[in-house]
Amino acid sequence: MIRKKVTLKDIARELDVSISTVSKALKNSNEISRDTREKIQAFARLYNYKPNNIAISLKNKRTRNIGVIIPDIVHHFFTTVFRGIEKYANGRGYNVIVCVSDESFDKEVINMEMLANGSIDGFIMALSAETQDKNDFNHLRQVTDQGIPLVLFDRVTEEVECDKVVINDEEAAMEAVDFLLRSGKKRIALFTTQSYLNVSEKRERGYRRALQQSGIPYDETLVLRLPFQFEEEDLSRAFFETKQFDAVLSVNEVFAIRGMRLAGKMGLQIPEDISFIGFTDGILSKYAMPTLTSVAQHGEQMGEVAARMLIDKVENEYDETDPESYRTEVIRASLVQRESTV
Amino acid sequence: MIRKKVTLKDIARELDVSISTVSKALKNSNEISRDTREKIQAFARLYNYKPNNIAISLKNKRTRNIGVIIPDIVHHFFTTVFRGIEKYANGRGYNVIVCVSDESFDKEVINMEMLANGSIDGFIMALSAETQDKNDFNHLRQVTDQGIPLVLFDRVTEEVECDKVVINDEEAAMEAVDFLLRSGKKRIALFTTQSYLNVSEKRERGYRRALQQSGIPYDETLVLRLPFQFEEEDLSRAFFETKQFDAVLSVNEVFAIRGMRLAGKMGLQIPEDISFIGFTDGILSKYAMPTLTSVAQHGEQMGEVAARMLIDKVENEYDETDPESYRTEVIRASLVQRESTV
DNA sequence: AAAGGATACGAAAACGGTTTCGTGTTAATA
DNA sequence: TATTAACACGAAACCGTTTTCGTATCCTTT
Repeated sequence: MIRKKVTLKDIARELDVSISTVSKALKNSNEISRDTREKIQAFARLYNYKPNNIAISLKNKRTRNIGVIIPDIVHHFFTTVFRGIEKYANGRGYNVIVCVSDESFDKEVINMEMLANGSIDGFIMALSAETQDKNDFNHLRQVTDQGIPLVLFDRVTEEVECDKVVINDEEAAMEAVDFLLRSGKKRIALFTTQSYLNVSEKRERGYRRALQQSGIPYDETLVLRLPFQFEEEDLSRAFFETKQFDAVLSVNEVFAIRGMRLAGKMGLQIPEDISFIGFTDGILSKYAMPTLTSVAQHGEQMGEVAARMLIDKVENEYDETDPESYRTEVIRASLVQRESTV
Repeated sequence: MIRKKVTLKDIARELDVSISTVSKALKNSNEISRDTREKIQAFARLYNYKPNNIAISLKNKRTRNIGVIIPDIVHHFFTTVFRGIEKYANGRGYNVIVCVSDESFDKEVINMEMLANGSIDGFIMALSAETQDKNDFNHLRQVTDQGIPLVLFDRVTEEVECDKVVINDEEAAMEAVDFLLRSGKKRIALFTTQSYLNVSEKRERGYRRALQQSGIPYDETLVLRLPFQFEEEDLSRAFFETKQFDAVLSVNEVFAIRGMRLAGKMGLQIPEDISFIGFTDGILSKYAMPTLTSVAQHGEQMGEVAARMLIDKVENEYDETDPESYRTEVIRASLVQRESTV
């Protein structure tokens, strides 16, 4: 009943030839006579022979697997990037192994070590929050030192020399702020994350630069720093009650939606009384009420670019020690206008 | 600069012992003298020896990888299930290879074939829409016939004998309808998918049974069948304008949100004039305005159960030909009440 | 007829481990 | 002292491929 996979050895035995002959015949090597080739190929087809990937990997020292390590999978942006990676990689005959770091440094290290021992040909990853907080990147260097290509995306670091894909967060934030100013808004608040993320920082920098360029003094009290999973709305409620502002730029979607919700409860009209712009143009932006104007990060494109850079490195020789061989690609974000802005 | 991975052979050469001695010493076999063991272990630690996964896989015919094939990764429910799988599998020392079928039969087949040739120890999957439409499951049988364990979740089929994890869709739909009726609603519409999905069907059956049990005649015209990605709102708008109903049960989240949006535009009060209940308690339900009462499918738990069933099969002998060895686990859905119902 | 060159195939090493079994040395036993 | 058992290690097979190299057979050439 159960038909175990047939191997070259099985075919060789049945057809009374050597394993090497079978191998060559199946590759259509003309070292083997036409007759023998056809006989072997027919037999292989009949018994549905498929070469064993593991054996090939061992021989070639190439797995055609790429490892993806992301902080969270239940997260629209990462998921979008992942789709880009998966599609592109699949197109080039690669499979994708995903590990989730759960924003934890230790898990990130463990996962990388697991995969680095032969399971994959290269890594694509976004740093966990904890890793960025700790500023410890030895696990990344250990990997690159072994000659395993690495591509960082979105949550990257200057500390490691490797290929990177980022979006122009700072400019995008500036554009968003400019857009709000041009629409007549005067006092723009910023909702950002408490824990350090390079992307939050870049967006905040953009926010400040845009204000500065427009000659508006930076008001520290208009910056609200929120914890990752804030279930209680105390922080933001107090903020809404005590501060005066007519627009909000949020470094992510959720903070913006929460803000809109609160604004609604407080009787404010969106966008007349208060406008909102979020980062990460995900599901929520599209389906919120009102729909949220958002900075699209083009995650899928980002994933595609990352995968392309990685596979190119995997398949071509390069000098790991030469900083010149590493590139940073910048994906240009774009503002998707919806109902939350005028 | 670049330190290639050290192998048993390297260690053996350096320490002037045999490969087998090194292998045994590293496993702390007491076949090897304490002295030699310590010397070898120290050396291995110093040079950061890590066994090559691929070689071990080839030898053991076990990869400690599990293959997950889902129709879409940018989809909250699947993503949630995936998290459950990943967490559990990781805990038991397994890695996860994901492939996305994109709701396409062909991609599903190709991906399965790629992975089945030694890359994984077992599959966890949800069928693509096209596969369910075609009703062709030979690729699944081909895999199980090879003795590769398979667990289907959510989108399953009776046609294949394997482990399955589903939710009690039918009962959950009944409960949702009952809940609406008890809250005083009289005419309940159903929003469902155009293309055939076993889950949609089960939910529709629950809807009908609940009505029947309450002595309410089933009204075909109250069932709205929508295409997957409907950007135009024509269908639903016409529906809203011509039909009389005071509540909606939707087989997914998006259709419900769209409905709420439309209802809002038409000046209806939610939930006073019209209530909404959706399936799949995802991000949207939580952040919609008003928030959406939803049937939680407990995806993470589902993933965990699926992974447990799979790994148990992988690690233990079982009789593939015995239908008794396959189980179907049912995850009980639960209704999460929010603002869209009274 | 001897030499040379194709032709068609097999033996064996290699990838990096695990594991079985054999064996030389030493220590314990009769 | 001869036998045996324990100890410590190595040789080799094996997992399923790929690939290099060697060679037997036959055909051509001079």
